[in-house]
Amino acid sequence: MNFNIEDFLPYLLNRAAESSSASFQKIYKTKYGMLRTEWRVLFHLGYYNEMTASMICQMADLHKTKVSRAVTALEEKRYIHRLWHDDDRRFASLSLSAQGRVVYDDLSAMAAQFHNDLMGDFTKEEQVIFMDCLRRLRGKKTLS
Amino acid sequence: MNFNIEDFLPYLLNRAAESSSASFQKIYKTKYGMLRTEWRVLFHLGYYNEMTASMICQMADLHKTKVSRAVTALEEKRYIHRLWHDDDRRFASLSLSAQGRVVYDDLSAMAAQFHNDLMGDFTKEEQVIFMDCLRRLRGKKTLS
DNA sequence: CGATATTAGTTGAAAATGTAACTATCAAGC
DNA sequence: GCTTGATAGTTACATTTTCAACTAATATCG
Repeated sequence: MNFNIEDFLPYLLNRAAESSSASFQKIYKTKYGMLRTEWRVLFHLGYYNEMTASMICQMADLHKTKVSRAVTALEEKRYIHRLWHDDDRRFASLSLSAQGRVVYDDLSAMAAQFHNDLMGDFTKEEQVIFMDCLRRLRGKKTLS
Repeated sequence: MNFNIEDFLPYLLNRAAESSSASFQKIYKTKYGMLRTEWRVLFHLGYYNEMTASMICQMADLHKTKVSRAVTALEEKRYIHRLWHDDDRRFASLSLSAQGRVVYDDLSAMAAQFHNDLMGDFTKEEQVIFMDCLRRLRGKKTLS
């Protein structure tokens, strides 16, 4: 049960996550003035086209207050539209504006490039196993 | 260059990191009232016995203000001692108090258990490749 | 129909973080 | 020794996040 600090998985994962996010974060921050949560909401909308805030909460594992504030901020930047449902007026459909689509296209292209750069260090086999492990961990919610 | 949202590495890493940290975080938070930064500082001191704040900054990749505040908080909880150097009075050696050592022993044993539970889902081969990929990513600082 | 419970989303206050400016100490060059 | 520049660490302030309480709309059950 000897505890090896450098290999403690949550710690190692957090550091790898921070390290891999750092340079991409600069891009959406300086170029478009977005926070990480805003970028997350934006790319969900860009990818899935139309979602409610609570769908984003679920899919992106974000708290509703975070999403609510990100949506407000993106609306103020005119990157998204919000359309309240007529049949159930608690819901709003969120979708990208034309301008938001331009931003999404730009950032997602860079993201893909960025992703490939990061993965490029690994062999094909490593990539498959690595991604698989990450997906399995992401799913785990609790233990013991 | 098609951008696949679920597999975007920084996003996937962040979610796996969050997911893997969540339940352990509850332990040090509820049992000992510590923040994540405090836990990081604590386990560095438990593991390396004696460090200055700036050594912790470097090793743990934490900003000096975060460490400064964590050190203050840990000192208030009587988990660590701070000893200012006589030869260079800008430095202070940080080390665990007896009480801090008890806390560290408790938490690091749980951490090891926790780590093993998480890794237990993977085959030996997956474990090796997965950890190796994470270590290599952690090292990367910037690109392009 | 009316009371109660849920659900979607917002808001306000407190806690935590990030940034930059600060103090204090030491080092180097003259 | 004195100026200038670095380094260790702290503090102040603005931004972000978290938590709990809130509004408003719908659903459920008598």
